Amino acid sequence: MESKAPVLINAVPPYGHVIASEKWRNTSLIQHLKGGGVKIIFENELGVSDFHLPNKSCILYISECDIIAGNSYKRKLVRYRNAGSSFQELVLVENTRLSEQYFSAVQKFVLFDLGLTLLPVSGQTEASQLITQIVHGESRENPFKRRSSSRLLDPLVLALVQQVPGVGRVKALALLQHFSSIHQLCNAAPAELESIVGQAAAQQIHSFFHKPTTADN
DNA sequence: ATGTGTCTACG
DNA sequence: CGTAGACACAT
Repeated sequence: MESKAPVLINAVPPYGHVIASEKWRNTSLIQHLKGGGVKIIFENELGVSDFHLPNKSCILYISECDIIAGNSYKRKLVRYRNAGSSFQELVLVENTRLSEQYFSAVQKFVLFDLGLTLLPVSGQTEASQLITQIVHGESRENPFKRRSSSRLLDPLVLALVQQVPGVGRVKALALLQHFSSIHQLCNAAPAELESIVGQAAAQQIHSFFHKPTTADN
């Protein structure tokens, strides 16, 4: 399956602008962006991604509806990742009262299985603030446009690793110092894990990753 | 922040 | 094999 619009998929918006997929027209997120002084260019051939940002990052937005409705967001994520754009691929995920029970499963999938960078937001308003900040370059130290998917020193990854049974603060830190990517951690041989966290935890970690299904429904 | 049970490392 | 300390996890 060849993509039919490769040029647009790699389109970089001018400074101060965001390229948004048509379907976002008349949403509160767009209204907030305009309110924040961000110019919007609508485009219907963006591919799977929802937004393109001037700093060569793109965004896929997973709403609480996507999450609750179930499985289709995973397909979207996979296509997003396989699009193989030259952009820094970000994933914004709504973490709300309704979606919070599924949030860690989404986290697990996005980070561990796909190796993408996940940014939790409470809703479209917070998402718009985040995007505005990136567009205006207000934060010098953007954890995103760096290579935060491989530099996994961010607190989110640390928290996620600690969700693995038998892994707490100390072992999570030790693991992240030893492995330079999430995938290395997932595919690590039990023996290698054992040298870091000991035998019992190593077995638990290995089980956690090479377990029945990656999807816990 | 503290307590309790479990694991790791070492004598 | 038994103990002391480190650790995860719940309170």
